[in-house]
Amino acid sequence: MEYPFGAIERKWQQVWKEKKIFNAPQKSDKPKYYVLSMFPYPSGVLHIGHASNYSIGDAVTRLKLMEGYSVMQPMGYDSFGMPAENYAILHNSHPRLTTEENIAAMRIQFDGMGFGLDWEREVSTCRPDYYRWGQFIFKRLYEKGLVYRKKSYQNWCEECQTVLANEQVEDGHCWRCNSAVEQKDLEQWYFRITKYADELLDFSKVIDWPERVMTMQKNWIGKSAGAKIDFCMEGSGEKIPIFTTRPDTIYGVTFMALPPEHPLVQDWLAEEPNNKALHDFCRKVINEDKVQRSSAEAIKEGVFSGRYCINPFNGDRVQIWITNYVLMDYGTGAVMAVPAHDQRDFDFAKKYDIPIKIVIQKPDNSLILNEMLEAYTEPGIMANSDKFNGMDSEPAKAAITAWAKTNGWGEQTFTYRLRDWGISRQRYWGNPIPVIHCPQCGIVLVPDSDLPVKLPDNVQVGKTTGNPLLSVPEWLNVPCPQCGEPARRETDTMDTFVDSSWYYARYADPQNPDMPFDPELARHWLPVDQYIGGIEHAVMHLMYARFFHKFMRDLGWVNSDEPFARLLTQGMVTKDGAKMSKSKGNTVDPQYIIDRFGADTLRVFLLFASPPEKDVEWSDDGMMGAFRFLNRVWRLIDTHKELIIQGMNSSDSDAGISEAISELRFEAHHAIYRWLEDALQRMQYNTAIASSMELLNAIIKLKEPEKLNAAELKVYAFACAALPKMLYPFAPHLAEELWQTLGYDKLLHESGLPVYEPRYLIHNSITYVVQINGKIRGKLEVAADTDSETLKTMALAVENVQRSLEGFSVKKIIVVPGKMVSIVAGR
RNA sequence: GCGAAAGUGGCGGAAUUGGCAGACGCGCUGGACUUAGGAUCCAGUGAGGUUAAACUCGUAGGGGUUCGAGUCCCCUCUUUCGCACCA
Repeated sequence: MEYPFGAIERKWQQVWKEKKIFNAPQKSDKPKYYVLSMFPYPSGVLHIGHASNYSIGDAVTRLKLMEGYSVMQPMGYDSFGMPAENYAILHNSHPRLTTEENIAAMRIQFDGMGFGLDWEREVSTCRPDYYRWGQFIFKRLYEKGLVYRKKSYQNWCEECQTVLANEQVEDGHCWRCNSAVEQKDLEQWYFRITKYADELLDFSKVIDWPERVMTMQKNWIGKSAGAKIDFCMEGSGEKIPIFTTRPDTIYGVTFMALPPEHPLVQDWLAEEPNNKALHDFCRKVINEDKVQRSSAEAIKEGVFSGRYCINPFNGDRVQIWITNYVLMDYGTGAVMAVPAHDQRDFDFAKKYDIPIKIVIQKPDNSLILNEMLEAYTEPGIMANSDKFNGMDSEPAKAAITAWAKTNGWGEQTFTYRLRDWGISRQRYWGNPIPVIHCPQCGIVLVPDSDLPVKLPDNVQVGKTTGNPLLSVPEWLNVPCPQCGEPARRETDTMDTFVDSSWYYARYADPQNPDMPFDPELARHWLPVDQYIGGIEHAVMHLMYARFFHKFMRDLGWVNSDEPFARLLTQGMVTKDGAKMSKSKGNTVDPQYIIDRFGADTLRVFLLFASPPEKDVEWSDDGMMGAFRFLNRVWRLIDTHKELIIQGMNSSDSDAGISEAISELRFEAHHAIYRWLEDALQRMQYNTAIASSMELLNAIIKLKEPEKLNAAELKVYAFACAALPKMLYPFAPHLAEELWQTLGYDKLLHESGLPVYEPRYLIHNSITYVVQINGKIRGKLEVAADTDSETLKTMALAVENVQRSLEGFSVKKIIVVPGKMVSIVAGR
């Protein structure tokens, strides 16, 4: 017979709701613990990934409550974004309506899973009372010089009709719709995240983050040390600053490489309107899409500009080439090319017959110019480099940089791969940028008192090309806040990653009508103690949020350096070895599982299948295993409840306890010990659940508990009563039901962690393994306090040991206390 | 190409510091029971070997350190992930 999971789950969800036990108090005597799982996009349906993800957060929440913390586990919705807009276009509806419907539907499913969420703190990024404060923060960023506007070539997704940040382009394709990204010259808003590059590289203030995520962010920021050196144009003397990580190769420069976008090149194009070759090449390269142009396989091409610059170190005349392999937005946008020691420059020089000059020799002096098939990029001995000849190339880097500094040619510098964050999106369903363009005053920020700039409802989504906001004249046309003359609103909306960069802080004070949040409340709750989410956010969301946090700290709004002290990147749920997706037809509907087997079964299966950070392969059989386990627990306690209650009221006594009960006592205390270790210390819920299964098996092994004496019954009751507590973080409904069945008044979250007694973890006899040369040859059952001399004698006396030692002599005996006797034997 | 992580039964996975490899679950085999259920209970289950033992082999492959290695070191292979003209 199946246990009545449906009634039990409904009952306890109701009790938790009525008693508001998951509504975190703003003030508490207890220490705070802030558990946060990344908020979902409100698709309207809970999928198995949500169930898995949030089961982890809920386990943390309930464990920390049992441990005595004042726990906050809020939830909300990342509700702006293109899916809602696209859905509305398709179904001829409005994103606001569909989004709110979806939120309502998801809320029901979250509650059906029994998650202990503080719904009084719910935020939804598409609501004016939230996005108002995003606009407010935008203005503060602007005032601090961290927002600017720039015209440049942008990643453009034709499918989504919007630009994308560099982080949102994956392999040349849109991270969302996977269509090819093009280049478009547009004027866009940027956040100056690069100002925080060095601080973002520093992870010393986080408590526990996966190494992998930190490495990914470090690689993304890509700091490299080098030198900035000024070359000068022959004739005009105009400076061309270059950045190089190889100042040691400066005497080997044989040409200069510039991209078509370089300002000097733009000047030359204007000066030489009839230079067809130059114009054609530049136009071709600029229009080429970024994927092709920046792929490693792209063929290097260029044209000679007919101009020269001077290498300050040796006065060499250096040809200036315009090429397709130099990027305008990295370093200074100009490269000193050293074909002998850089593969790209080598390829280019070979193709266009540009001289090659060796300035780093191999230690064995074997590098010969005419025999080189590729660039020599390793360190070596300086050659053809004037006063630096003979030096090792590594120390020469600093020496050469210092020499440049002395002569005023350049200095040491750092360059980053990280670019500023382009936040403009040409879409309707996002947070409007609070700016007005005035023909007289230029860019004017909307006054704080006029915030929020509300999204107009009466747009014709999808009916126009371009940004739908352009089609609402009464919204678009406003008087300038400064001069009162007619002006126009900015129609770009913010990247939704802006909305999710500070939501964790809003939860601390979600209804504040006067500011994003009260700094005092933020200081109480932040940082998030445990953050949980997918690895796909390793770079984007997690880096943006760190940037915002550091900015908010600089404003004095928060007093921590990092938003998320501990980070857990949970695995995904797969089926048939692949990520679940509708197109593959390998999805599992969590609602069906909940209806048929209960939310507790689903939760236990998902947590038991593997450790939280690893993927879970869905298995119907495995899920049935979880269901059977919960049924066995329920049956055990429901069948023996009177007996257990009777046992709990018996008095404790060591006397008159059978061997089997003594063993059960050990098993129970040992299981609790392991459970605490795994669940609390290591967040390894699969083995924590395994301990509770072991305890259940140990209890069930004992038949006819009604025949136990009072002292034995006490032990039996202790073991049984430990089960609900051990199950609470994973199967909370069943746990509460059983706890109540056993006559307890308090709910489990206020009943404390299960407790073991160290004295019951010690057996009075210990099994020693006897090894000969590393192979097990026997076992010894001895009293725990047996000394090692006795152990040696006993080990040698074991029959099988004696047989194995025939023809050998004992060289040495090692005793590992409590574990083994290791005999070293030889002929 | 560069960087990182991982590789354990038929499967998911355990093994806290080098100390009985395979906990727990699934699956499978045999049995009991039956209100035939997506039951329940009992026993078994790494491979070889044996009536049963003994014993041998076994944590991707090869070498090493050690009384003792899944765990530490070196090499190779495979897989996954990230980055990839970044000067």
